Amino acid sequence: MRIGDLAEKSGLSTDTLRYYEKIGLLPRPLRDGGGRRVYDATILRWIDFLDRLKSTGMGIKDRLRYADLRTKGEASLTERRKLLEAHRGKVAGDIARLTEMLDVLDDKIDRYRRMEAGETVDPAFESCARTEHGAPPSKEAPKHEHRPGARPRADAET
Amino acid sequence: MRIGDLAEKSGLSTDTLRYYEKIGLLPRPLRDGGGRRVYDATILRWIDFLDRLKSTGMGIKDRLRYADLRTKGEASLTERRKLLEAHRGKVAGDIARLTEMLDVLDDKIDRYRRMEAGETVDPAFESCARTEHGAPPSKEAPKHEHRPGARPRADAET
DNA sequence: GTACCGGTTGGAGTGCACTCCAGGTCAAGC
DNA sequence: GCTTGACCTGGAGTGCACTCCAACCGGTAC
Repeated sequence: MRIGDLAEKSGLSTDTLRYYEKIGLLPRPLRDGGGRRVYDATILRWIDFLDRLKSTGMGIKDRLRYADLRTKGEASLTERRKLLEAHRGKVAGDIARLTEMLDVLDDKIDRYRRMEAGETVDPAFESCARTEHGAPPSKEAPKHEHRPGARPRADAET
Repeated sequence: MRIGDLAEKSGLSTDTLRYYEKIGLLPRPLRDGGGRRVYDATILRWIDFLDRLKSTGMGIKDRLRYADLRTKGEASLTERRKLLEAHRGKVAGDIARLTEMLDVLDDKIDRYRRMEAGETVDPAFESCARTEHGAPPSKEAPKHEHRPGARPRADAET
């Protein structure tokens, strides 16, 4: 299989495949007589998994780290597991956040719909509120921290 | 409230707040005698919602579009709703993808753990394979079914 | 034998979303 | 009056993840 075929099968562009090889995400393939890359179909499994990691929010650095560990064989099992466990945690958190947002959106969409129908709708009461002013942001920006205790608050963001 | 206070309360940096104002995500605030921005606390609702949109994967362009519609008042209700509905679809899709990944990860983590314990584990047989784009949404993957030799897709990505 | 297609390389360019900086103003505290 | 610290502006710089490009090469079809 040459790079064009792999591109088609994997859904990545040839440029991206070469880029991934350059940074080390993909192993260096064999070359044919004319110096062209020749791939084994098994590479598709790996590309698929990489793609999954990416599409669930793992950045290139961590994917690179995982790829690097993978080349080290059995010795890296524990580290690889830990990396995946960390990612699992992130994914679970993302699911929680997204699920919460689904409610917020449904609420808001519903209110919009009622307003479009001419109904008088009380000021948005959900959704946009996250931090209750009591919790001090504690200086260090708690980046993507999610507060499960967030309560709805009167809201003027229509 | 001045920009420093708002930064602390919103979790955004003053630079980011000014940047958001520059591109139009935030309305231009009033200024005090010395030309400094003075904010009303209600802006926090809006920032919170923007932040939620962002953290659920809405890019700056769409947030900008929404912000722009918002300034147009009632006339833009329908368009705003459509935008949110589109985002809702995206969020629902993301949840599905992430949830699927959770299974993949659990499977893989489990196998790693067994391998670490010295168990002989059959070649990774799951996970990395996605529905090859030959079989469309045959989605119902046999989730937690332990298949001792089902598909011809033995996989070397350990 | 030449047109064409698909491949090769290194390097430059893109879009997003900030983040940082220089050089300045303003208000309050000592 | 002077220092300090928060704030102002415009613009440059950063990191990620590609994406595009020029210039070239090798194999096949006509």
